[in-house]
Order: sequence, then structure tokens, then C-alpha cells
Amino acid sequence: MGQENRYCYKYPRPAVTTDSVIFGFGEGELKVLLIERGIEPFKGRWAFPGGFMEMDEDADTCARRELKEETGLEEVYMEQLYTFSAVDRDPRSRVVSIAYYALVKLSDYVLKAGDDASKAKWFPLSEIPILAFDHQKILQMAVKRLKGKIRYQPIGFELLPEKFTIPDLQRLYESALQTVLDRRNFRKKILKTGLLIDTGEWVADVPHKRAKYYRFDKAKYRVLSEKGFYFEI
Amino acid sequence: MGQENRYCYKYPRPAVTTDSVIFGFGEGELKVLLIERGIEPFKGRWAFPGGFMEMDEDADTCARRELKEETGLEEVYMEQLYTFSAVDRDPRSRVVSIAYYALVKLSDYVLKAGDDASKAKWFPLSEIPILAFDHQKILQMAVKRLKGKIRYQPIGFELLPEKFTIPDLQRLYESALQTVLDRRNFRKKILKTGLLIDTGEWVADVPHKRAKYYRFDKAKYRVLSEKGFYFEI
DNA sequence: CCAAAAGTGTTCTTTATACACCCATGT
DNA sequence: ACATGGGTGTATAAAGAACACTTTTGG
Repeated sequence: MGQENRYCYKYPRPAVTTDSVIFGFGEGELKVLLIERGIEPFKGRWAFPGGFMEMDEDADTCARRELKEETGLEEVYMEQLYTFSAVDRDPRSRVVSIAYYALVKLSDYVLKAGDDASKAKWFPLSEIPILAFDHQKILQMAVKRLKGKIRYQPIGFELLPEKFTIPDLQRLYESALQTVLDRRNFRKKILKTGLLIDTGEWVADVPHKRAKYYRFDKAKYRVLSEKGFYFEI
Repeated sequence: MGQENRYCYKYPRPAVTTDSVIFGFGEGELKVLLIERGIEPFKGRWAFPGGFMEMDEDADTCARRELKEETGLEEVYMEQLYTFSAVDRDPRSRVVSIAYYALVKLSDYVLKAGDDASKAKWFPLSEIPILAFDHQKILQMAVKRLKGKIRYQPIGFELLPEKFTIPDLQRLYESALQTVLDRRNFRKKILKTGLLIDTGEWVADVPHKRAKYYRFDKAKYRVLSEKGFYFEI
């Protein structure tokens, strides 16, 4: 205890961290989960959840551990994004960050006040504050990746609840891709993939015609994607 | 001199390296450049060029420096691929590797005997030997990425000489994608992009009709890709 | 009865695919 | 003259884009 600098190497080494860009979708727009930093550097600034990699875990494990510790989120869709290694990206010392991005169902995740996650907050993409470190750059890349990927891989479902309507899905696509899509053509394309299962349920308590709820057919998608399934919105 | 373990930290840190998968195209097939390891671990095995990151360089710089030192190659098309961080990927100690892939014009690069590059050799994708570390896994991902990327981004040109014919380009695509393409349709699609410039030169000394040489219009591609140019073979 | 969003088909245009013959050259 | 690979056009099929009205529901 109190023993410092116990780990010595022949050559200098950078510290290795992970940072995760967590996307959610709610109120018709894409959001990102940020944590307010409680310590220097960048104390008080917002940043992505993340932290130092332990020696007995790989980067994926680290990213999931940090995510759980800082936000309570578990078992989310997560993918490696890019590794950021600019020499001066951390003012303290040399730090290499392996960045991830994750897609979560906002409905599964209610921010609890008072616990470790109390400093976590969802920000719409249009209202991102100034971020710590090079996190602005990380965010840019994550958004670009999401936009690129959502067009030809059905990852949109990861952002919606288990049951969702076709108009819900369309709003997500319109928001993510920043375009307007034709209702009839969108429905045709999505149904033609055969990846939606009709749940037989309908939206309730709306002052207009009720939309049907669908589920995403994960098993069928796995089979199709192994066969080289190609899809595009 | 002789002073060891001078760099001490409060927490243990992994070493950080880069490894680069170098693709070339010749004799009608895709090839990869490998280096024979002269030291343990995996002495005598083939591996990708790469090495430890210095504290005053970022990963891109490191990958290019190592590539130059080990093979003499400079100014190649290079992109970050993925970061490999499995706990046991290096038998000596914890090493995180930021992998890159590069595309080079084989014509620009003649292996010189006797210098530092003397242990470098091109291997066709179909004849890859057993590799060191987790390089087999890295190669798999690099090939997957190349196949995916070549379909919708004109990176194929990076693998061909400055001047190339349309049949050359077609052979590259057929080899990379492992398919057979229709000559007439391929030509139409490629020319329709407007990215080929007719050089006015023809192949010489062939016992059949001469093919025209084209150049890739990099400037035009930059303009188009900023405008959201989308292309697919 | 009104406002609001969901559901539904058809036409037209664009793009992709399939396919066969002639041409130029070196040996 | 022959073997080799390069160049070219057209017809058909498939996919994408454009577009308007009716239905259901709560207030």
C-alpha cells in the first residue's frame, strides 16, 4: 500500500484505455450517453465511459466492464471502432485508447439517480457539449460508422425495443441518415428482407390508426448473413 | 547502457505494437508480404512487418516506420484495420497490436537481396505458411476487409501500376472477389464512374489486339467522394 | 366530425444481367 | 493462317423511385 511505480519495463509504454460511444434512440432522435468527469484532467467536462485496461482482460472485456461500472449497462451490441493514439491526446501522459461503439435499447435502460451512474446523461446528437480529450473526434468517427453501417446491416434493431412498428423503424432510419424516406417503399423493402416477424399485437391508445408490432428475426438474420446476405436501405 | 527496466509505472501496462498486412497483386493473384522472424518467439516463422510503438509517434507513424525499416516500402495506401488484444496473443508478455493493412503497387517494389529486406517475401493468398502469433487471425480480418472494401470504394487502383488496362483491373477484381465478371458489363460500369483517364497509350508486344492504358483520376475521386459518391461492382 | 398517423398498389424509370461476334497482333 | 485476348451493342429482367387515397382511432 502506498507503494508506487512497481511495474518497470525496459522501454517506455503508453497506457491503454478503452472508450465507448453509446448510442440510443428516443424522442425521434439519436442520442449519446456521456459521463461527467469527476477528476482532472478535464474535470467537469463530459466524456465517454471508459478506463484503463487490466492485464487479465482484452479490450472487449475492458470496454464492457467499464460500461457496466459507469452506467450499469450490460449485454449491449458493441463493436470496436478505431484506436486513437495521437501523442498528445491525453495531457497527463501517453495514452492509447481503443474506442468502441455500442447500440442500446433506451427502453431497457432507465438512468438511476444517486448511484454510480448519477453523472451519466443522454445527449441528442444535435446538443453535444464540449467533450474531454479527443472525444469529439471519436464521436465523429462513431457517427460516421453508424451511418455507414446502418444502411447495409440491420443494426437498427439494436436501438429499438423488442417490439417495434415499421413507422418506428422508419423514424430511426430517417434520423440516423438525415433523410426523408417514402413510407410505402420503406415498408416494402423492410418486409421483403423477411427479417420482421408479425407479433399480432398493435399499438394501443393512439388517436389514429394502430400500427402493428413486429419483432426482428435474429436467428434468420444469422443464417442469411452467413450466406452472404446483402441488404440496403 | 546495460541499464534495464528504467521505465516504471503505478499500474502494469501492455506493450503496444503495430502489425501491417501488405497486399500486392501480381501474376493474376493477390499476394501478401511476410517477414521471416530472426528471433524468438516464433523464430523462423513468417509474420507481418511491425514492431513496438515509440513514445513520440502515433500508431500510423509507427506502422509506416516499421514498414519502411523492414521492407523499404514508403508512401503506400494504408489504413487501420483492428486492434488485437487477446491476453495470450504473445507468449512473452502482454502485447496489444494495432493492425494495419496496406495496398502496394508490386511494380514499384522489387525485393532486393542482401539488405534488411532480404527476409521479406511475397506469398499468394493460397499459399500462406503457418504464421507467428495471432497473425492468421489478423490476415483473415484483413482479407475480409479488403473484399468488402474493394466492392464499393475504388481502392483497387492502389494495387495496380499507374497505367493499367481495363482487363488488368477486371482480373484484380475477379481475383479479390473470387468471381467471374462479364467483360462488357465490367467495362461499362467502370467507365461510367468517370474515374478512368485514357492515356492514349496501348499495351505493346502482345500477340493479340492491344489494350488501352488508363490512369485513375484521383482528383476527381476526391471531389466525388466528398459529395457522397457511391459505387459498386 | 376532425386531426393525426397507418396502411396499401401501380406506373414509370433506372439499373443490372445475359449474351456473340469481329478485330488486331505476334508467331 | 492461327491462336490469343481486346473491344463493342442490344434486348430483357429486376429493382428503385414517384406518387394519392382510404382507414382507424381518440378527443
